[in-house]
Amino acid sequence: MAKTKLTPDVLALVAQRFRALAEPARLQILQCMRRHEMTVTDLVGETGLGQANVSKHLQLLHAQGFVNRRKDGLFTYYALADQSVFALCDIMCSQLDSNARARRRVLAS
Amino acid sequence: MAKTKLTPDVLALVAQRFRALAEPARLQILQCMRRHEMTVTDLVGETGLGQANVSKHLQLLHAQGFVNRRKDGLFTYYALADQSVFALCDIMCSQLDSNARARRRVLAS
DNA sequence: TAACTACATTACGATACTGTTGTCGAGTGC
DNA sequence: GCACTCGACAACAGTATCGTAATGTAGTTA
Repeated sequence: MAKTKLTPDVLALVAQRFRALAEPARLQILQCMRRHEMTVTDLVGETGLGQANVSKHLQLLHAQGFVNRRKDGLFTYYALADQSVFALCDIMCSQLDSNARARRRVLAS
Repeated sequence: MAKTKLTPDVLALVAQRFRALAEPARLQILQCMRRHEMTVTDLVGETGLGQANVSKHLQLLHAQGFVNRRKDGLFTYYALADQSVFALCDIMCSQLDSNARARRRVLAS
């Protein structure tokens, strides 16, 4: 699995993508779009974040290709570009689980 | 796939783990440990990073459970705790590919 | 014991990022 | 035209992060 060698350039790009997900606010936004596309105002309402803040996070997610944009009249609809975000989160969560278990085991001994 | 609801606490933890990978230097370090465990000095030599810098990155990766530590005499050996890091990178890379392809398609049209 | 090596830790300057406020352009409806 | 809403953008303060230099701490060797 995976390449045997990654150039610094690719490494930087990958890191940049990880950084896009390294923010609870952005993960929350992505989670809100799980089922269907949403407008900025929708997301502001669901997340409790500020409008400018949500807009900026969406710009970043869009620049990194995590979400697609669709303008319709006054509204801008954002939707997940790819369900693989959740695959990533799943891996992270299972790692969290095993870490927690390992830690509990250490504490118990 | 995945839970239907993630609490803010879990979201913060997941984000924290993504952040650990959101740094080219740390990805480079992880890549160096791909095949076998390595000492700090080994990693300094292979990556070209400073000693204190490598040490700090390793502390972070260890705190997040990405690497294991083993002390032997004067040396500290670090090893990957989990191969799933590469699964994460693979997903990121394939997303990079499709993004690049999509961008090329847009430019071509 | 003294000198040396490997690694961790601290302190610090430079930079990047987050969230907010204020503002502006675009589209809608009266 | 006028008022309103949606969303993007710029500027700003506060905070976090990176890399480095200096120092500290074990463990090893002479």
